[in-house]
Amino acid sequence: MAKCLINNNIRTLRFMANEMTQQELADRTGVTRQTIVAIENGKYSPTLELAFRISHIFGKPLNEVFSFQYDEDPVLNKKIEDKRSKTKD
Amino acid sequence: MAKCLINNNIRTLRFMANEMTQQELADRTGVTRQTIVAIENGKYSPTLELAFRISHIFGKPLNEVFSFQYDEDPVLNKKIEDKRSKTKD
DNA sequence: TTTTTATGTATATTATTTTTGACATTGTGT
DNA sequence: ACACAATGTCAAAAATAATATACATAAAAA
Repeated sequence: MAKCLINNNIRTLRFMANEMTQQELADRTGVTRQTIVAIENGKYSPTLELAFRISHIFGKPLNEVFSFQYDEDPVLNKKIEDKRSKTKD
Repeated sequence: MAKCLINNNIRTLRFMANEMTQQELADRTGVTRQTIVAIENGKYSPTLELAFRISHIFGKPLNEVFSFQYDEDPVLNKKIEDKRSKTKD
């Protein structure tokens, strides 16, 4: 899968939540602190499950914690469209 | 991380979207059909990125495609609460 | 009947996420 | 100056997601 553009405001939300530490967020979501650091700093995309857990801790819907920038790939899209018009109905 | 309870209605959404096939959803999200099958049947939790991509295809917010059942673990929660009350303020 | 098309399954391999343990830095308190 | 808490980083290992290839079945189409 393509490298991605996922943003998050975990850092902001932690401080708004009585300055919750990375360690406490890690404990409450059941992962290690290193995992929280990596996600907070956008090193990689978490599993959907972990994303849900984190959002739940802050009492926010997932899309208010994480956002994804959809960069449309025109080449790929054309390929798909071609294939679709050939095979459909 | 604990085994999880993530539900999805991809199958329903595919059929509502002019009976989109698993193959087409795979092509449009940039993964293989096997990945779509596995996720549709709850074999494992997708990455957040893939979850966003799938939701985007159906034009739905992520939480309308995937839902997570939070099974509170009272033992873990007590442990966290104890730790919190000792270390905080 | 024969041939596609869509779906599900199995197994092995690759890629990515997560863990573990360790160490550096910065700021705060004693 | 010393301890301590919070954050960041690094590298190796473990766990899990995703790919690749192949095969089976049922249903629709030819």
